[in-house]
Amino acid sequence: MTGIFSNRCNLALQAVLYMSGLGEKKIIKAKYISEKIAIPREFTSKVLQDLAKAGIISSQKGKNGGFYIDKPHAEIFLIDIVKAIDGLELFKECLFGFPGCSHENPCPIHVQWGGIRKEIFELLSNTSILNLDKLSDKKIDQIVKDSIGKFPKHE
Amino acid sequence: MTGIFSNRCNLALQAVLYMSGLGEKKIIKAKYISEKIAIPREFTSKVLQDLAKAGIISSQKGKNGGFYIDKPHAEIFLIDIVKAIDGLELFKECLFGFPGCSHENPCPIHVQWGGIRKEIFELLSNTSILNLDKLSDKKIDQIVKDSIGKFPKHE
DNA sequence: TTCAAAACAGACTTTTTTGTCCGTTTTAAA
DNA sequence: TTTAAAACGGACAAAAAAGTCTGTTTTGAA
Repeated sequence: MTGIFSNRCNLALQAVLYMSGLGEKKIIKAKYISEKIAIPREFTSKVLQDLAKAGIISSQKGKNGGFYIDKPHAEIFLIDIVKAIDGLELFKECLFGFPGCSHENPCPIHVQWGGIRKEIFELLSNTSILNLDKLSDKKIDQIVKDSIGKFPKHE
Repeated sequence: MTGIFSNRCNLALQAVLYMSGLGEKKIIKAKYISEKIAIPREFTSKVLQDLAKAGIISSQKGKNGGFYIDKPHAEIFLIDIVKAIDGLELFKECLFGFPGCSHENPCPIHVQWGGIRKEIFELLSNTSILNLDKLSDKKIDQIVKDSIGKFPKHE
């Protein structure tokens, strides 16, 4: 993990992003997503299952089963995905890691960091995967394509 | 680690913050800092040594030795400390973790995230430990005091 | 010159996170 | 009714991060 989220969380965001580009309620297998995003299949399965448990996506067992998005895309926000995988602690933490840092007893950078943290939270809270579709302009495929080979390889 | 930085990095920030509140070039032992910040002594030593290697603080070996800040406080920026311990990868990463994300081939949230990332970078780059002294207003002691017991215990 | 106390160096252990495997259940189709 | 292919569940393994220990070097003071 080098970014702001864990690997699991990045994968979850990428997978839902990919699924949102498909037809509404289209069932897709974890295997295909893993190939598309170039991430090991078992790992993809686990994360998708976590998302399904959290009610963000839905799943269909058995032959021809898979995962699909049941909710309207306008109702799935990035913050929901982050919350389900990494939790929301990131948005409560002091920049210096002082457990005792609070509004009443702030660290020297409490106010400035609080402002930025709020911006991140609001960006994630206001951005639905429908918004992202509009923004993406069919660039998603290209990004993933360019990313292949830089992810750990599977099978 | 639950925040944006690693534990080591948080400790480094806290330790330098504490040192900056002491008299200019005052030598202090890792042991005292570890007690002040309520962090295990060996761990504190290691991180302070890393900071010394990076040239952010200085050290004096032997009896009555310890660590001290040799540079003017106005020349030590938070970003220097972060760079020495965690590196700067955080400020290059795509929010979704796409390795192929770039200016030419952006992910759907590239521009928005880039803006926030830049804000964080500039906050850290523009804030010296001298600036923090002014901001802190002697609240540091109180914060650390409130934090004690929430850190892992030592000895 | 000896001693005590500090940084320093590097190996080691523990814990956490990440990722994998294996067997079970479910379901549609042959 | 059988079979194949999917999600599912939980144990397991590997890797990374966090933290500890042991011994060495350095240095001021007794």
